[in-house]
Amino acid sequence: MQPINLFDFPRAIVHIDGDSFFASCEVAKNPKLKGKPVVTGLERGIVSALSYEAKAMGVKRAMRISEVKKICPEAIFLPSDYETYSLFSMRMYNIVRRYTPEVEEYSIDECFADLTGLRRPLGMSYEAIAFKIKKELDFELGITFSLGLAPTKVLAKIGSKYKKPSGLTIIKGRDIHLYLSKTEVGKVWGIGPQTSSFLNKFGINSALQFVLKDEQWIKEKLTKPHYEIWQELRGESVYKIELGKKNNYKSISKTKTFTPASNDKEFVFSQLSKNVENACIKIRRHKLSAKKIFFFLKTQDYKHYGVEIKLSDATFSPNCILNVIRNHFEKIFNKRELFRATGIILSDLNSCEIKQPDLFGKIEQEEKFAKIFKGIDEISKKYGKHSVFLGTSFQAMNNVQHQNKRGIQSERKLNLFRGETKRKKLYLPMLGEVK
DNA sequence: TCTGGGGTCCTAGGACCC
DNA sequence: TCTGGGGTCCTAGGACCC
Repeated sequence: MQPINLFDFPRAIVHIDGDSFFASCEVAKNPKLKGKPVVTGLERGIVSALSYEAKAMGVKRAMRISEVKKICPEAIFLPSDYETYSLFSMRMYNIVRRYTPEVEEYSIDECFADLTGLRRPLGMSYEAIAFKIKKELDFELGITFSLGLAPTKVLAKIGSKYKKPSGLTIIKGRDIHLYLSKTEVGKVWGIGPQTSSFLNKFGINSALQFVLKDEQWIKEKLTKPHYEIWQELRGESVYKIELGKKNNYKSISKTKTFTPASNDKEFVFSQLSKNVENACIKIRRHKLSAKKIFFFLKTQDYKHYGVEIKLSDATFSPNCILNVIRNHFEKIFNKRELFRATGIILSDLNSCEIKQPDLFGKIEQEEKFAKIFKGIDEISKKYGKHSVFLGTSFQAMNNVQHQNKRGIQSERKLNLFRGETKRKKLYLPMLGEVK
């Protein structure tokens, strides 16, 4: 057992978190919304972000928009505008980079920065630097941020959550225990519901009780990530700031739930087909191709049926993937079950610009598809997403189930709601035979 | 949070090899 | 052939995060 020594190599890590980021961006974009309950996520029908005014009315994340309308009819509902949010996000990173190049772009609304060693060159205390960063962020972006300054990333995360919105919490080495005693163990970054209920069984409820357990116990009962969190909470920095853009995807997925649940085989397959098309649009946008695919069906009672398939050649074309999937789909599908969602995960991703020629002219075929899909991507750019889609996606694109008039009604609602013009959509039969 | 969507990482255990 | 020990690689599935 080692004594806790919090004063070895103290680092100064700051965690910066945008308050109700998406909703705040909307308000910054349109100041008339200031002071109003703003909710984003309209296009999905679920709340993805909400302003503090909306929170005060009892609105919560992931709530259905229809629910929100009941409890807060005056709320303003907006579709997500990721272009704008990413722009604000980049401006946030750049402001922090004025102080240090060691900035980790953790997510669209959060970043970490290492301020260690900046006191002398800047002639300021760490607190003063953090305060100045906050002031510039708040002022220049018109959004408030919450900051935590601490010796480690996990503690800095606790700090930024400690006082919200618009807080700046400084956790000094000697005060760590004060903050940990007021933090539930399950609220610690990296400790989820499974681990926290396990810890509760041993009488560990606060982060302080967790930290006071001895090293041996932690190593025996828990896994490596939890041991690292334990160290970080004691003030020993083990997580480094990760530099560089987070552009290298390891997987790309598309999932969609539909209501009502269905046992119409072609309808369910068309849902899957649509997801495959969307996933492929995304991997093409990132100039990638996939060698491994996993697709799944979710039943109404939340059972999962999934199949993983390794392809002999990497691809970015939906028809190729759908051809491979079709047989497996037939095996998994069962008319006696009602399905509520389908999904596709593409992985083993590689840049699709590097090609190895092979014996069977498959590369040649891929190139043909490359041309076709390049054309399709162009058309979509000009005339809107899904101006062209595969025949197998037809039902999903039009939200029609066989002999289901309500489905057709909801299609009209959907078009109205998106303000679409009555543009003719072109759909392609399976492209398999294209020469 | 009774279940929306998009990700990452870790671990145990099997397959295979020497 | 059923008996040692050890290493690597892969996969399935769990847990967690925003």
